[in-house]
Amino acid sequence: MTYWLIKSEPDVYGIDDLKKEQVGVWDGVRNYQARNYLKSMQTGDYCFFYHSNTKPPGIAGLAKIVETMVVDPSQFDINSDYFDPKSTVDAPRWHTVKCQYVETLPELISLETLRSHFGEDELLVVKRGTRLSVIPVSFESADRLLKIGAFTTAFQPLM
DNA sequence: GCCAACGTTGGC
DNA sequence: GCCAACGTTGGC
Repeated sequence: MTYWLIKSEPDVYGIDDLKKEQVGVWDGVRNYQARNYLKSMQTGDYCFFYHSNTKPPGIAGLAKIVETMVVDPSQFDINSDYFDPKSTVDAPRWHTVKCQYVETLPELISLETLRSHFGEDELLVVKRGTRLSVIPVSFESADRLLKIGAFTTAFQPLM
């Protein structure tokens, strides 16, 4: 089991949207490094749901992977911003996951708070200039995050 | 709105 | 394969 941090702009798709849907396809990732992380996700992995490009940015809640290696449907949708003309149904370029809503934090863990607890090497999202939208989180950092935020889900973060 | 960081594109 | 130009992300 692995922990991840997944970024999204709440104006586009935030934790409230996932709560409404309960299960959502994490579509629209068009960066190979992020995609490779998505492809390595396993059912049952937890994702810290990070709100970017908002005030203040930070971790807003928690999601869980319920399906892996999902073919991102938006790559075939000519009307989508994420349409990829080089992708074919036989050889899709973009795979992703389905996430299930777990919980929303009563109080967002702001980027500022994250920076006060973690160094750049401990949690990549605090590193200036990091644009990667899917980031692995070590067990150690996940354990600390779970203590910093008011999570209600029971965890066994260290394995 | 600015701009640093950095990924991608395309000419050569 | 290099690298300049360009586009995007995302904090501030």
